[in-house]
Amino acid sequence: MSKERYEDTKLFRMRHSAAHVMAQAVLEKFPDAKYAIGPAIDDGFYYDFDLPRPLTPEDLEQIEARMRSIIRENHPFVRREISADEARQIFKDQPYKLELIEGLEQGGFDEHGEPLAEKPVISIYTHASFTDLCRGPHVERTGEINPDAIKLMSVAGAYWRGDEHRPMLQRIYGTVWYTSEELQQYLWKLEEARKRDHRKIGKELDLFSVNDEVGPGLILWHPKGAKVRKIIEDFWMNEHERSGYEFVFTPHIGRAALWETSGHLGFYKESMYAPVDIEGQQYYLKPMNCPFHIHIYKSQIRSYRDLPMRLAEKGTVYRYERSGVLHGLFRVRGFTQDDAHHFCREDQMPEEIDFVLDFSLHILHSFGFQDIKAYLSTRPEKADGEVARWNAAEAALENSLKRSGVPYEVDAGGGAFYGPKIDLKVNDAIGREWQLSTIQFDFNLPERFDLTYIGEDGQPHRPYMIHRALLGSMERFFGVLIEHYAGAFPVWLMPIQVVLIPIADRHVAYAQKVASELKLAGLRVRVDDRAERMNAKIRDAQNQKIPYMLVVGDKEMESGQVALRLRSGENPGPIPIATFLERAKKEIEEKI
RNA sequence: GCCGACGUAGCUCAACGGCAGAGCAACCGCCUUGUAAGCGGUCGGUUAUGGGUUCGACUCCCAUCGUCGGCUCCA
Repeated sequence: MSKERYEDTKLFRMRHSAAHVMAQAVLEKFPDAKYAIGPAIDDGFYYDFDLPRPLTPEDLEQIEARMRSIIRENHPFVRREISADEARQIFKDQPYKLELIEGLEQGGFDEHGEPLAEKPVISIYTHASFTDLCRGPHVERTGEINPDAIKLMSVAGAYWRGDEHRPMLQRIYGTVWYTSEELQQYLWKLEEARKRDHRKIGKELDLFSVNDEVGPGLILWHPKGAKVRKIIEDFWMNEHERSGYEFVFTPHIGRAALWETSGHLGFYKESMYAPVDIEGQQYYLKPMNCPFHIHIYKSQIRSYRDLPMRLAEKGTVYRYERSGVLHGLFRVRGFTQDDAHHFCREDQMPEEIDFVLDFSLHILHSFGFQDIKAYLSTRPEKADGEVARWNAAEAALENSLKRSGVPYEVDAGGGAFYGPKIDLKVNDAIGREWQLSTIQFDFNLPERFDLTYIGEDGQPHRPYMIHRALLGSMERFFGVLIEHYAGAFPVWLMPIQVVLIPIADRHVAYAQKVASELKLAGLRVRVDDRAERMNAKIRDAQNQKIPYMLVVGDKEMESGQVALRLRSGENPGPIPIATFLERAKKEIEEKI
């Protein structure tokens, strides 16, 4: 069964129509308003307006209420095809519409500003008192929109045609569904996402912070967050070492000449920070690790026997991000990539891709991401490097994908100018997609740095270079992990795995004895010996998402047991210490 | 960077031209507890920062810094 395209669904038409209904409501409220464009989007619709004053939440309520009454009035949508001149007459007071008409006449752009293949007919849609320049399609009548399944969500600034040099308009976002149940479901998902927000959980679990005085977009990892990071990194290092990677360390700054050679000062400068002057020489903070790894490769003449070479580093890079885009751990100015560069021969290349794809999937699976999709991006129009290499690389990427069985999509022409790539995206617990891994060919840097190896024939050859990051960056990955698990990480990742809860003071010594035993077995354990009631200790441990709570009182002390409670609320009750240890070790081993 | 909202105790929030408050946390004490908050007390503030208006500013105005929602960007 082939999936219906969203654009062809009734839901899409309802949303687009709802945008018109909203525009009518806004126009009634602000007769002088200029209206721009109002398409359907993934979860709803928006419409951009030029208004005499900023909208308030009360305005939204009124507009929403008026929308419901317009819907109930059940106006038909009437389409009419008109000439450009007629359109100019109708929209003579609407500068944005006039500009759109101009564009349509020139050959046309769709609502995203993309050029259309053929010159479009100009059409208008009218319902009730409202007429809009619009390609359609719409529902037949406003009554087909479910008035109980609409909601206006927010107002935000948006540039006319997305151009920051053009006027800023007010964009009203709304959502519509077939049924109010679907609307409720959607709102529930938003609410769930809000509850999982890594910035909120990061504070509650004392994992990390960002501080004004330190600077925006710069992350402070607190002991508990750092513990999780260390566990992730230790695992990462072990898996890499086992799989034939070699570790390197490289500095945080490099001379301007390096970035000239790499080309970053040409095409990446706007993301780099201003240079520091050292004895009259300019040095730049690194936005990437590649040039350093390349110089390690170049530090001696390489033989074909040395390949493949896999250099890995948790490399901390700094990139300038505009202040408005910073977001918790997801968008920061300094971050640590789990970076590696593969250098290999042509005959090794397909196998190398097989290896790195399998390895990536293995790493992602280990963190509990089972639902993974791949995106293959191929050669764009403007591309560097030999076409033969592009083709070979793209074939290798696609073959690996097929062999691995990961579902994938091809973004034809979506690759970077310097090589094709595979991106891996994971679906989290509430169905959101996050891009984590990138496996990226680079045909540009080997040329720029004149990378070679000596082949069997005694002649220099150009190696293939593959850049890859699996988790992406430690910061972003940690953020995704927090939101995926809502802070309740698998036991192996928890900074504190076990809390001993003595019921009364006389049980503290026993709790400490049990704790030492568990620590000896490698568990991360705390004893909650505060002068609090057991109930309070349980509550705190629950809120901290501690996997195992071990309550000890008279009975346990007497029998040498612990009463196990889980963060799920399950209460398995008293068990021997050895039994608990076995269970915990098994769950840690299995990464549950 | 741009538009809008916002910035009050460690945290979550009140007060909205007229003496800056509560709960939690922290600290002290009492209680010695059986599966999600025991009780009492104490401490805690240049109301982000800097200017301005006013008899008087957390409150109004301006600027700066930061946060949030978007836009833009995302080699």
